[in-house]
Amino acid sequence: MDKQTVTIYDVAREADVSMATVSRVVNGNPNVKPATRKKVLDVIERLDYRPNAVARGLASKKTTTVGVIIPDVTNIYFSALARGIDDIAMMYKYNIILTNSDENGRKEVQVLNTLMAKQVDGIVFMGNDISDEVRKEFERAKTPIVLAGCVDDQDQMPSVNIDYTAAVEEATKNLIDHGNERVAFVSGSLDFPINRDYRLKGYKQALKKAGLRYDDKLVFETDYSYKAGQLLQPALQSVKATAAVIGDDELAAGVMNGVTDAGLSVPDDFEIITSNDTKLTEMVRPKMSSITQPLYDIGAVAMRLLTKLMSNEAVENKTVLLPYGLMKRASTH
Amino acid sequence: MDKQTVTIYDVAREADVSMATVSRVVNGNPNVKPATRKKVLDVIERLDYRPNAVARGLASKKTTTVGVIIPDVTNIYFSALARGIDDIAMMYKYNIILTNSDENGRKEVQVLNTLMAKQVDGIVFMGNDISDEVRKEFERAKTPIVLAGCVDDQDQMPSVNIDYTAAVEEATKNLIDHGNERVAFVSGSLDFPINRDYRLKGYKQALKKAGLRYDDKLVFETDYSYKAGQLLQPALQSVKATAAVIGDDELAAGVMNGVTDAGLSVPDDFEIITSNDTKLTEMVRPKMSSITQPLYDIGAVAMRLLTKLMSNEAVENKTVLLPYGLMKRASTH
DNA sequence: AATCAAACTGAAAACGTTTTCAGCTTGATG
DNA sequence: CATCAAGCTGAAAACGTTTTCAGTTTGATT
Repeated sequence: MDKQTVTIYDVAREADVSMATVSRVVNGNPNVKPATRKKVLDVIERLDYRPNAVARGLASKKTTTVGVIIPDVTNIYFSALARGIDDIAMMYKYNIILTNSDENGRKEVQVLNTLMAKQVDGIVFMGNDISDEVRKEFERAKTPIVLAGCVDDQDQMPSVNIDYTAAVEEATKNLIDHGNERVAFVSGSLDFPINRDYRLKGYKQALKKAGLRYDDKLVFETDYSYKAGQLLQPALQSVKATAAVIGDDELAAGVMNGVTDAGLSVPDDFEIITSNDTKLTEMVRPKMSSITQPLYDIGAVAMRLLTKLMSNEAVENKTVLLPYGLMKRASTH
Repeated sequence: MDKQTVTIYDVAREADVSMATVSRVVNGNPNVKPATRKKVLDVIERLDYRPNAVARGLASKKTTTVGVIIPDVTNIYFSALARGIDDIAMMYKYNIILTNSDENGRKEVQVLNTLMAKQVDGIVFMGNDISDEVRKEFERAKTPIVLAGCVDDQDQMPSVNIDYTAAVEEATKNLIDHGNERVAFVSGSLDFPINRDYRLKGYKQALKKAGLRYDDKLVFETDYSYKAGQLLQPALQSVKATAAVIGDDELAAGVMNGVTDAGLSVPDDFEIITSNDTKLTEMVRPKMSSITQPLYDIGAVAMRLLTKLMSNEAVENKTVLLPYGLMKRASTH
């Protein structure tokens, strides 16, 4: 039934050498006489031999596979990161085991365990929050882990990010400078440090520097979905907000459409700055102004960092901050 | 340096049983006396033993890992499929090795080889085209493969799809019924059977039944990108098209914004029906009418089919067609 | 011709499981 | 009490590589 597979042993026999030599040829070890190498290569070709990566992994304790934990591939923000990760991984001959976590702590822990069991050489973790249980798994892991687009408030894990605080502060300031005195802050759960400790902090700093009072009625905590944004319009209006800094592009698109569907004009009646500069910002009308982040690069740099960690290379800086910007489009003046 | 890992052998020694017994306990084999089981379980707990999946894979010839080849995770259409695949995979205790192919035949072949080398138990393939080289790899593979959202014009491979021909015919008919006599057909490369042999065929059938002449000036072949769509407007206008059936949502969003940015009104001056019903259709303004496809389900069903193939279960139907629909939104009358 | 280092090669021991097969216990049955 | 099947267990052989270590060639040098 099963196509019988040809093993290194078959090649050795046919080529009249030892398996050690075949192994050397396959792995490009230079200690093989050219004539022998050719002989082996010919047999490999003839028998169509393919090394078994599982056996290889067992013997060498390297799987050339890394785990990637992502909240949801379907989210355009994370898929951009994932693409960066995969491209660099491929460049370094790694493959990626990708799993969706839905930011669910239990699932994250379980997935981490599976990945460790599968002996991945490293892990890239994405998610807004690192629960205590997850952190515990990180600590017991013998494998390098880096965070991508995800902040470690305890500053223990290697990570690749932008300076969220500064970015949000700048965005908020921009809105204030346009004359908005009531700027809303719309984000995902404030249980997430990235929102509570970084973004919100930037928002408050901007208010303070502008001499505006912080009003927690202007802070909206919701989930990162288009629908959630759309439903926010009445609330926004009731607190007399005239602008918003929003933590996610889909969410922002929802808010914007909610606002315009209610008959208001963006940006004349309501200005919006979103956070992730995904291609969605260009697809909606009006196009959304946004904090710009090098999404692909965050993933790519995270993976590159991981390769260094995996090969025990010295790493100058465990947490790298990539540059952000502010892109003015049609949702602000 | 390395945290020394605890093996099945350590557990066996501590629990004073053989490794065989430990293995049985770990794998839930019923042939173990409850008392023994408990003893072993306690030791496992105490030593924090985790079975090594690589060794397991070598011994059992099963890796509980499947390969997924995707053109681009960043594409919202494919990521929806991927999500369905991953969820079902997880449900059946499989993990997923995800790789982006960019529809590049060389890359596809290379990735297939890596996946086989890693001894995946099965493969889900997505892509618009199956090149001869790829088909050859499929044939030599000893592992089950199923296509998701991707058509096999030679009808050899198991696949999960919708009836693209009928769907496009219905969409085109809808546009014609609204009085459009010059309906454009905008798709990706016509080298892809899915476009050339399925979608275009549906388009032609609709024309024919309506007594309209087929005009190849109305057929636009481009790549599946937002940008490409946006740039299409002048060409569309020059052939006097008043409506379009479009093969991809991002592409459609581009076309629509190109048209409206040129000062025309959708749907009054130009009607649009797109193909994939991704959430993007609801985010743009006007919202886009679309052929509806159960994207998540296509992925999910494909994965479910694969699990059956992997466990040699009987499969009634190697190619499954899921139902499609037509969702009227604001880009058509 | 002898010597020696460098280049090459092979035997065999890992790597950590699963699985087969034979054997040992049990407890019930006649 | 003998017998037998069912239940439980262990020894050892896979699984297909990499890697170590000890050798054997080879070719240049004296």
